[in-house]
Amino acid sequence: MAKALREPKTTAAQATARLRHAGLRPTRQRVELAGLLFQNGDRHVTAESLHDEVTTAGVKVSLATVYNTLHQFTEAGLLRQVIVDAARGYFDTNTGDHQHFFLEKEGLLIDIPGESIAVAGVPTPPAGLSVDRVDVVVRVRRN
Amino acid sequence: MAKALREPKTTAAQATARLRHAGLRPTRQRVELAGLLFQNGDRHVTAESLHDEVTTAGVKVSLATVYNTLHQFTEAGLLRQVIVDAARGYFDTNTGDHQHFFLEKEGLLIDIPGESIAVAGVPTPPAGLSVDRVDVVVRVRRN
DNA sequence: CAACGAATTAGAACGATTCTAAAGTGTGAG
DNA sequence: CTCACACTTTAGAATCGTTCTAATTCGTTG
Ligand SMILES: [Mn+2]
Ligand SMILES: [Mn+2]
Ligand SMILES: [Zn+2]
Ligand SMILES: [Zn+2]
Repeated sequence: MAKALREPKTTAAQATARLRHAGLRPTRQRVELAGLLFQNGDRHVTAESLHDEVTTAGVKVSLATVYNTLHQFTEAGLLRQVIVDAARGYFDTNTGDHQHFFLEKEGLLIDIPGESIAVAGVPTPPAGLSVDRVDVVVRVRRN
Repeated sequence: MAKALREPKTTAAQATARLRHAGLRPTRQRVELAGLLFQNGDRHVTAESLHDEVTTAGVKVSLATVYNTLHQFTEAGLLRQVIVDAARGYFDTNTGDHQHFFLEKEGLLIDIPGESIAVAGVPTPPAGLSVDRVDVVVRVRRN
């Protein structure tokens, strides 16, 4: 019972600790969003999908704050952006080295572990340029 | 001199032939745009960059027509789209198998020949999905 | 040289994202 | 514990790339 009482607090406490550690004030909105983003495994969200989710959960957060928060989390290294669609930006809670399957039709991203994929033969970039990262997007469709 | 006189016509004639071959009516606008796109080597354009270019060349074409034309050329297999930036769509006159360096800061795309790059270890997609294409984007920055 | 369907266009509309500026909130100095 | 103040949130406007609409213009074919 002590446990049952403590559990709801745990997610918020973890989120708060994570925010403090990242140098971000643990506001009500940021704690809620961090809770949704980080409490269960890796996730891929858009600003709108996360806003819908937090709203559905009964928490009032403006869309502008969702955008602000996603960008702040990204700057803080808690998220990374994934560019797969010209019309919509995705944010990824998995900041490690990995790649993606992308199901265009449904806007669905699926992780591919970084170790499993190898890109060979990338030429030396033109003079004056250096490689920042190599992104692989495996575009898939339903059979 | 016969040659000098014939040259300006050649580009338009080639563009017209290309359009007819693709089943597209060779309108003044499409001939102009095809001329700019296909007369010299491979190119990467955005709707806006191509519109600026055609406008600067003194030809009056609306931005809507540039969009329409880019999409029609893409459907006809004369162009392909490249997704590297969440805010802007690129079109590529190189429709063959190849990948890209992308210089985010300047919106510059540079081709990497398809044969030079190999992506190994792409897992079998989740059940019910099949691979459509594999895109590699090497993001680079100025030193 | 019509006549007709196809193409172009200006401008409105749209969807995603960013900005503005005003009101609200977390926090640390006292 | 309080409160001042910087930081944050917010509604709504603005912006940006792109698409749509509906009216005009043009290319083709008979
Ligand atoms: Mn957009
Ligand atoms: Mn866009
Ligand atoms: Zn991922
Ligand atoms: Zn290319």
